[in-house]
Amino acid sequence: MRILVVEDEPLLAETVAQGLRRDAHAVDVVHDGGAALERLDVNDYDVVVLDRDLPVVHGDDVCRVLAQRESAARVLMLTAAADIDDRVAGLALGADDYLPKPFAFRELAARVTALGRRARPAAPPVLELAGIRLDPHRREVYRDGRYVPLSRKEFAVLAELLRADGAAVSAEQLLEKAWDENADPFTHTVRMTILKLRRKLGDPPVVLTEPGVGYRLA
Amino acid sequence: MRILVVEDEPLLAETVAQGLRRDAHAVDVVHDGGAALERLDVNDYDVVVLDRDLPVVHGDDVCRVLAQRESAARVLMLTAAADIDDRVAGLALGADDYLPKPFAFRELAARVTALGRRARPAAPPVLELAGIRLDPHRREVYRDGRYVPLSRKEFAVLAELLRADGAAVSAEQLLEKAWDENADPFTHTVRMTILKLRRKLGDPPVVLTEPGVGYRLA
DNA sequence: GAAACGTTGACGCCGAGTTGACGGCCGGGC
DNA sequence: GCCCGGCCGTCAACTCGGCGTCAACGTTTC
Repeated sequence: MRILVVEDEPLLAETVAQGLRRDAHAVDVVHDGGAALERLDVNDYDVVVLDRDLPVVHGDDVCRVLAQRESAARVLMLTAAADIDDRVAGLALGADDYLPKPFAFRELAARVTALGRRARPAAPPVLELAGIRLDPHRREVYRDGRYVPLSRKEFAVLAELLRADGAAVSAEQLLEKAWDENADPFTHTVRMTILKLRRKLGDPPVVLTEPGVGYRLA
Repeated sequence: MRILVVEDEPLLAETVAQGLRRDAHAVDVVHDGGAALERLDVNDYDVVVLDRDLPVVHGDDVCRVLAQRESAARVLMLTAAADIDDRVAGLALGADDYLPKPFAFRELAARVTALGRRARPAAPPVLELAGIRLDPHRREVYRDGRYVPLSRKEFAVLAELLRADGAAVSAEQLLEKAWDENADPFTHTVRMTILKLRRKLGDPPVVLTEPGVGYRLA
């Protein structure tokens, strides 16, 4: 899942980003509202973790712009003041969820996962297809009931394939969703990850190649 | 679907073209407005992806000429400045849709598909005829409920036949719509693609030959 | 500091796309 | 009725880009 963290406090921003990366998400970080809008133009994020009190462009305004664009990205708003008024204000602006500071990181992670599920309408909490069971919350994968330990990248790629629900996903789309913006589109890291995934998932093969198009599950 | 990409930035142009080709479209690329007008004279495009800020002839002028010619080609305008004024100007000139730079590629692909659907009035998102079900978005084909894996060319040709809705389509028309301008009209690539299509689609035959005219579905 | 992980370069294979060749079918001309 | 020629289907061969894989290097993690 591709996530943008917008937070002007550098230490907090990095902490959140690292934690989300550990959950196998691809995370970009910016420190003000202007930069956030730029990134949101270029990349197709699933979730935006948005601090409310931002320099350059206020969090509320970022939220407003997103809502007006009918962006598919879900917004989790972070607010320093934890009172009810702010909560209502945030949701009215188009935020999808709201978390008062300070917060426990697991709380944030859980809400981000939940929002990611809502981005694809009616997606169940546990993805299941072709004998593969993937639990985003526990970060676990089972093949025909057998536990399969996966690395972060492998997990992220498999999760994207499962979200596509059997449709083909191009290497570029996988790069977009499972890698952050530093990824180099001209290399073959995706191929390698697919290779390792196939090995760990065992026989019979479930990750199929659609030549000239991408990969899909079956 | 036949698409013309007009963009003076070479890297961006190629990126867009490649992505659209992966969606089984036939894509030509030119880098200035003059060349665009030449191509539009010669070929029958379904969609034109048109950068606004072009050398030789400005994108606005290309758009004007197209509108005045009552061309069937739909125009997706790309604009650097994302403000409302430009949007209004673009649509007033006859552009059918408008996308501010920078943009995420999937966004562009989605809009191109939507415009292509509008070119044939009232075409549904999923094409279905004679037991063939073709989903352009997922790039999947089913014959009587059975999944049929197709290559890009095969998929493109079948999509054109389905768009014709049972009418005969000549080999020349197929070349025009499913191949880019490098295709050699004196060879028989179309025949070969039809041959493979027939094999993959199985019995009873659905792709019929209308002698002296072309091919049609039934 | 060791082990797991991610990335990169190199290499070989396979299949899609194309092309040339050939043969059957059909219609028209003599 | 016979021959000729165009149209079309099919087979085989070739080319080339995409893809899988091995090995090695740099990086992160515990």
